[in-house]
Amino acid sequence: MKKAEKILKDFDLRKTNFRIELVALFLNSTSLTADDIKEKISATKDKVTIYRALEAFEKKCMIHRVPDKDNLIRYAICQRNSSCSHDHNHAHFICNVCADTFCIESINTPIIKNEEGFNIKKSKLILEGECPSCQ
Amino acid sequence: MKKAEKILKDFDLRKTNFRIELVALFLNSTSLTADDIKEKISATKDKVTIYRALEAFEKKCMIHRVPDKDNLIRYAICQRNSSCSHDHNHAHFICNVCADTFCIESINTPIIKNEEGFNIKKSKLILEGECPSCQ
DNA sequence: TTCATAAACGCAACTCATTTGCGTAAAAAA
DNA sequence: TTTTTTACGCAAATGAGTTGCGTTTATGAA
Repeated sequence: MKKAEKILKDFDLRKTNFRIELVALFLNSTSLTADDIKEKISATKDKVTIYRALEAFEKKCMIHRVPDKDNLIRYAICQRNSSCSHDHNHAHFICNVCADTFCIESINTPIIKNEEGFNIKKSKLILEGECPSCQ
Repeated sequence: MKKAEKILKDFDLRKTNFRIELVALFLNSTSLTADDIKEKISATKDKVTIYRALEAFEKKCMIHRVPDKDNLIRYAICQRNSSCSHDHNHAHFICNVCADTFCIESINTPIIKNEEGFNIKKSKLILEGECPSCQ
């Protein structure tokens, strides 16, 4: 059994041709939007199928949302195959050239103490610039 | 001349009833979406007018975009009445309860050195939790 | 292997924020 | 006041994402 199929099984998701292809695509991508997927996978023509697969994957915490240059819904596969409770406290990098978003696991989001009456529960750190391939 | 009218003049923008009201609203708000504006200002019924005013204000750097809980376009008025070149290197706080976004001028976005081949030109720091009024 | 069933698919149609076109009105400049 | 430039407001379009629903398929039990 291939890696993509094992992942689907591990996350208790059905192995359809499209979803197997989609997981494989996630494994080979930094991050994906629905349009990226539509462009790269031939096994489906319908964007609804894409959106529902993403929804299912996210619910099982196989993928997580990442910020997007154009405010689209964009996902990356979770590196640590853990439960939904695991934190995604790493920084994200958006390339101004290719518009891809990268998880930067080596940089954590800063821990900010409460300030001026704000009860700060979470922080997100978004970096922008040019990715290695686009420089 | 009232403050809102002076601001419009300073930024070389026309003083229409609606825009005067809109600037005054910005001065009394932490941040606003087009819907917020529509709800709070009676002087216009048309969303296109709102969007075009926001576009004009942003172009003159009177307001700046801030992150939004629901990925809507949201603006805050720039505290430092400066040119378009001034940096908005402060953190933003999104309240999970009222969904408003606050500029936190006392917290700067961190300076992150280049990492793993990424050329990092800018950082954004988004905080989440409960704002003073919602706790 | 067969059957039942729950989940996935795919088509159509919808929602909703934002944008575009264009004729009219109003503000600023001459 | 007249001219010019910008703003307004109506209608219609765009485009990402969603919902409904009937059909198909993967999976697990018999």
